[in-house]
Amino acid sequence: MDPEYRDDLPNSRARHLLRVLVERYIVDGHPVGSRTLSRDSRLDLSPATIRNVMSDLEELGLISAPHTSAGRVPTDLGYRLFVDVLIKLHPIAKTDVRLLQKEISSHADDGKELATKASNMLSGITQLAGVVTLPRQTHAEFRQVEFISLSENKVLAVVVVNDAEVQNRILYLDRKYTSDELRRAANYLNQQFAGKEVDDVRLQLLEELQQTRQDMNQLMIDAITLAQHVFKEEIQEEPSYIIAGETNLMEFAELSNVEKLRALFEAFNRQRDILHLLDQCLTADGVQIFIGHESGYDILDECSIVSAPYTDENENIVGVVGVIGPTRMAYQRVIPVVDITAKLLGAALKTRD
Amino acid sequence: MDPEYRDDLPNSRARHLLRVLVERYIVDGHPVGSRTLSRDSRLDLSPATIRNVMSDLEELGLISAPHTSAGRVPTDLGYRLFVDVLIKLHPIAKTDVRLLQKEISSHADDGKELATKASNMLSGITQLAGVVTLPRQTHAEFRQVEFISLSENKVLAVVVVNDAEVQNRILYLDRKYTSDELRRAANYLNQQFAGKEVDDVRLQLLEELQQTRQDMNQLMIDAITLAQHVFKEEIQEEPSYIIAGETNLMEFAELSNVEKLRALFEAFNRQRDILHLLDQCLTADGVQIFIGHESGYDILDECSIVSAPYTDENENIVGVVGVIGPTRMAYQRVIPVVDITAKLLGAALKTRD
DNA sequence: GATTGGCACTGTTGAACGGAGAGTGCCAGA
DNA sequence: TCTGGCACTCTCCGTTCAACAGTGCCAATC
Repeated sequence: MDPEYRDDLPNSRARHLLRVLVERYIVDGHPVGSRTLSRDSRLDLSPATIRNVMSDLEELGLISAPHTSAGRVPTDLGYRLFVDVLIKLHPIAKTDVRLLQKEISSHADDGKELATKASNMLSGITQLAGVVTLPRQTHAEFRQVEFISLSENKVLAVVVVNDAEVQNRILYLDRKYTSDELRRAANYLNQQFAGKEVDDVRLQLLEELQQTRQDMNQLMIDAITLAQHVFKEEIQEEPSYIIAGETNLMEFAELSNVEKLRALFEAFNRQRDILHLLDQCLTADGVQIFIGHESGYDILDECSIVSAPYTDENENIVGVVGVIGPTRMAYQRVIPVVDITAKLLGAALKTRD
Repeated sequence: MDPEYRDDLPNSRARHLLRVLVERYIVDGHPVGSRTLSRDSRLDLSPATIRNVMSDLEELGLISAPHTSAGRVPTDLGYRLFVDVLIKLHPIAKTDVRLLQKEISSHADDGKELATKASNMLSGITQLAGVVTLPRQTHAEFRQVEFISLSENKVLAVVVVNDAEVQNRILYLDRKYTSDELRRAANYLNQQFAGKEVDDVRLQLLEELQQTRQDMNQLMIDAITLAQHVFKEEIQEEPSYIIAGETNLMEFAELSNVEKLRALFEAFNRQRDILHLLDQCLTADGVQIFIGHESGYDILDECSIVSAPYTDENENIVGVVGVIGPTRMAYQRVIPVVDITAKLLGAALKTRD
């Protein structure tokens, strides 16, 4: 939380030059030399002077030279200083905002669909890979359960949660239940638990199981036995984030190493690491950025992640939107896009019925 | 169906040499010259003789030289002749068979899960990309429907098809139905249609709608109105095939062209083209192979597809398993693997309860 | 007539070389 | 503190050259 560069913040001229250097490097990807920087900076300084400043910046670990006689490129730390204090964010193109609004606010019913759209939009606008985690259920209000007998000992439980979210679960039971038993058990459970938080339901079930069964009639025993199966544990969603436009990453020279690309794509498929990383963004408040090694994952060495959490109707953080691209990405453009996407996605979640 | 090479099938010596050439090229990827071929063929012929034969084979369009003074590589047509008549299939390693059996026969309940496993196994064993289409529902027997009231005009319909397959559908209706109305409508439909094919149900519903409504009571009207919504059209499955191990393809030199790889990966994401191609394999009987241009898709120029259909308990073809890789793949090994995977997957579908 | 060795020819590959260009560090002077 | 000058160091790119692999053709042989 106390970045290294704090110890020895460069003076304002050096900062200005660092900013110009980073901006320049972001657009054309070549190491930038003193001559170019002298021209770009509009400071009326000779290349020789610039060289001295660059030497200082290198000393501070903010830029580095790929080899003796090339220009300089920003280090991870240099990018960090850039995004933290130097950056001048670009306002988003009107057309992009409209596009985002149109896509994300339409079809506002399904969380997964919304996340997919957001991810696609991000990848399309930034030309990087978009990542959006599925909205987490913070409060899950149990509404209704129905049991449908499938065969001998197999019963389908349909659980309605939060108005419109439905989960199916097949229960394998130790004896056959008549459809009448099933109907009555469902009725009992619906009367008893409708409107409560799923977590509370689970707790209460445990309690009832602890109690002596003496004062229970068969109906209650049936109902609780069935409910136990239903609420055993959270149903596992398969893919927990939506990635779009991974192929955009193939364009970037810095990732052209096939071995590297392959590792990256495999990481996307494996989900685990990326998800863990995104989880860390859940706590942050606004846009959060991991640059290069900061992520802690070797595969993402030369990648940055720009992310922002989004919230549900109660302002609880329920997920993260973001993009993954090479460290040399257009942060000025990407950051506002990620920011607004998170906000639009949040808004869409709030207004869905 | 009458390949061009039929016109002028090379004699047995030439065939033998073609086979050796293809086999050799498959293993090390370098164009093979007369000297190498002379050694490999065990025919006790001098390179000069071999050269004459190779010249003939080139004339026939079965092999070609990348440039004047390199060896020869098989053309698409050459591969075709190879897989059609020259190939000597390698028996599958015992360990691989066991692996396949173990993976595919366990957890035999869900079609999607089975397809995923098969795809993963294929990609793992062949080191290529595995593709498996989801098992198509040929006969869908309606078993049961339940309605659950969600809010004002929103009703959740749960349809059980074929024993264990469950589909949820949210109906937006023009008036509120009481839970009693819903229960009775469900009962009516279950009595009326349980055990029938979904297609028949749809037809019969249409018929009943045609009839004058005079002799209908309110119950029937309700039931049929609801059922109309439920059976309006097939519920669309999202991804219709499972691809695994795409990243394996990055290894191959012939696909190292980043632009090409990108196009290929995008085709996988787009699904459409690949799916259309796989559909063509549904009609074939055994293993079917598309080599290079034969697929008709430019993106798959330098790729081959080896596929085999798999069947359900009534021996109806319900899907396709296959692999996608560079034309230079080890057909001898891949073909039997695809073949047996299709059979095991079919067997697994038959024995699931 | 099929097969073979010999030979000239052709294209690829990789290493070595050299000049042009870009950029740096350092120094002395304003 | 800033600047111009200068020597130095890399990279990049085109050229050249030799080694190599393979071909096609031809005349000799079985």
